[in-house]
Amino acid sequence: MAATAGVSPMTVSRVLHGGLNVRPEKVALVHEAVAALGYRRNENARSIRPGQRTGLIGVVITNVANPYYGALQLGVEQVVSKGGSRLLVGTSGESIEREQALVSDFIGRQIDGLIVVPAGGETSHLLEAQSSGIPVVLASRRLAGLDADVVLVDDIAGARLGVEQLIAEGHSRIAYLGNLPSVFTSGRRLEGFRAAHRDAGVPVDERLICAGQNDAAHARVAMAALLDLAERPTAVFSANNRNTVGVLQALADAGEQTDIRVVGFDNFDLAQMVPFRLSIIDHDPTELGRIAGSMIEDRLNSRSAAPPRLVELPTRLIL
Amino acid sequence: MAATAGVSPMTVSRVLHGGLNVRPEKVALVHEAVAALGYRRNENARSIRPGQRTGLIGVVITNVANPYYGALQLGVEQVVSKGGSRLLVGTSGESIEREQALVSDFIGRQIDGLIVVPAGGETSHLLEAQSSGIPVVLASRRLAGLDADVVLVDDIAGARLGVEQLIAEGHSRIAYLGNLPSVFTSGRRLEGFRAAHRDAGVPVDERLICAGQNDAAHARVAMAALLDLAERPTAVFSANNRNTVGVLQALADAGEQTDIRVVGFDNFDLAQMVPFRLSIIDHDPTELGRIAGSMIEDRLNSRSAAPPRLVELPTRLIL
DNA sequence: TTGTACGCGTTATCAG
DNA sequence: CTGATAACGCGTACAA
Repeated sequence: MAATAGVSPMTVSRVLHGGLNVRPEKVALVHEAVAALGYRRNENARSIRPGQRTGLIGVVITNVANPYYGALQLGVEQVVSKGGSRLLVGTSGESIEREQALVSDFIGRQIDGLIVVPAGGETSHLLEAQSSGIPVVLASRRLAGLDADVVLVDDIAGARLGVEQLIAEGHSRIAYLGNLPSVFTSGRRLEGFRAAHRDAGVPVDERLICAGQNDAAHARVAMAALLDLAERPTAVFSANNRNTVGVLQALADAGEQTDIRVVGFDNFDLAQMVPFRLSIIDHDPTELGRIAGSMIEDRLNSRSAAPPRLVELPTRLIL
Repeated sequence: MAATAGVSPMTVSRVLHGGLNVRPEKVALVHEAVAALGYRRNENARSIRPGQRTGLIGVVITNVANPYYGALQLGVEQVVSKGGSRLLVGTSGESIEREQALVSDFIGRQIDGLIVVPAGGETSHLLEAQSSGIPVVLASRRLAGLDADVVLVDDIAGARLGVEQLIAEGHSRIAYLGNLPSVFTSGRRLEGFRAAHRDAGVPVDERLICAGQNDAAHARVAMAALLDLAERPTAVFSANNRNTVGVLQALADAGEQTDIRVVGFDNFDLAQMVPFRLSIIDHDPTELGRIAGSMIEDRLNSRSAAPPRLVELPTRLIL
C-alpha cells in the first residue's frame, strides 16, 4: 500500500488520521492508492497497541429470537454506534456454560465493554472481565456479588400493578405462571404478585403458582392443568410474553368461552386484539438497551470509578 | 506472562495450542501462570498474521427488533458458533448508507464472512468485500450484479399459495398491502399475487394495490382507506408481518364485524387466535439463517470457487 | 513535512 | 523439547 502510493507507511497513517501536516500532493497520492487498492486500515492490528480501544461492545443475551432481546440489542446498538462502536453478539440460551464461553471469548477479542443478561448466579467470568478492565453492565437481571452497573425493569412494581388490578376487579383466586423463581425477573415478578396479595389481605393459593415454564409450549400445558382443577382460578397473572402466549393458547384450546381474566407481563403485537380479557404490563426493552449502552459509554469516558449505578425502568398497565 | 511462567512466549503459545512437544512440567508451569494472571490470548494480535482467520462473521440485517431478523441472526449463530466463530451484528434500518458504513467497518475488522439482508440495489460495498476475499451471502433478498450465494424464501410461490386460496374461496376483489415493490421480497410477493390472479383469469384492480408501508402504523392507515372505498375488497393479502398487524388493527378499528378475509405472509405468535378470518404463509427464518451460515462455512472450507448457490426455502399455508 | 526505529502480542520457521 | 528471530499492520517518539 505504502509502496503503491510511493510514500512511507507513516505518511499513509497520517493521511488516514486526517492528513494533518502532510503535503496536499502526498495526501492526494495516498487517497488515490487507497481508492485503487480498496485499502482499509486493519482495525485489529490497530488495537493491539496497549491503551487502544477496539470499538467492540460485547452483548450476551439469552435469546435473540425473542423480540424483547432483539429490541434490547437494537437499543444498545443505537447508542454505541454513534461513537463508532460495533456489537459482538452472542446468545446463551439460558446456559451458564455458554454464557461463560462467550464472555471468555469476548475478553480475548479485547472488547471495550460488556453487556450481559446473566443466565444464572455465576459471577466468576464477569469478575474476570472486570479485572481485565472491561466495564460490565447487567441488563434485565441483577447478580449478587458483582459490583456493576445494572439496568432493570421494575418487575416488582409492575407485577404488583397487574395483580392489584385483578384484586380490584374482585378476583381472589389468581394463578401465577412464569419461569423458575431462580431466574431474576421471574423471582421478582412472583414477589410483586405475592406483595399485592399481602397488601390486599388476599391469601395466595400455592396450588395456583406454576413457576418453571420457559416457553409457550410448557405454559400451555401448565395452564391446561389449572383449568382442570376442581377449584379453578378466576384470573391469571403471566410473568412474561412466552407464558402469556401459552396461557392464551390453553384458553383457546379450552374452547368454551372461558371468562378467565388475564394480565401478562411484556407487551406484544396485537395484544389488544386477542379474544380474551387480557391486560398487559408494558415496558420498553429498547430503552433498556439504550441505557445499558450509555452506562458502558459513561464508564469508558470517565476515568473515575464512580459507584455502581442502578436504574429501574417504569412499567405501565394497558387495560 | 511468559516471564511469570519463566518460559519463552513461544512455549506459552505451544501450550495454549495443546501442549504438543512440550515437557509436562513446563505445561503445568504455564497453566499456573495463566490461572494466576487470568491470562487470555489476544485474538486480535493473533489474527494480524496473514492467512489467519478472525473467527468473526459479519451480519447486517435491517432490523433486529423484528422477530424475523432476530430468528435469522439466531440461525446464523447456531451454525457458525460450532466452529468457534462469533457474530458482529449491525442493523441498517433499510438505509443503504448505513449498510455501506457497516460493511466497510466490518471489512476493516477482518471478518471471515459476510451475511447481508441488502437494503437496496447498491452492490459496490459488497463487491469490495468480495475483492478482499470475504465470501458474501445474501439472505432474504437477492441483488442483481453480484455473484454471491443467496438464500431466499420462495416468496413468489408463497404469495401465489395464499392468493390461490383466496380465489378458490370465491374472492375476486383482493387487496394487496406490502412494502415498496423495489424491496426485493415485496416485489416478489406482489409478483406472486399477480401471477395467481393471471392463472385464475381474475383481473387485478390496481386501486386495491397498496405498496409502500414499511410499518404497522402506515399499514393501518392504508387498510382503513381501503375499507372506505365504495367498492370494498372482500379479501386482503398482506405481504409481511408488519403489514398484517396494521391490517388487523384497521379491521378492529372498523368495529363492525367485518367479514374481510385475510392472508398474511410471515407467521407470528397467536396468529391463529385473532378474531378475524386469517390464514398465514409460514416459513422458517431460523433455518434461513442456518443455511446462510453454512454457505459461509462451505466457502471458507473449500478453496475451490464453486458457482454461486441459490436456495429457496419452501412456504406453507396455515389455514 | 517526512521517514526511521521500535513495540504491541502472536506464531512459523529454524537453530540448537 | 525449547528458544531466538522475524514478521504481521499500525502508531508513538524521535530524528532528519
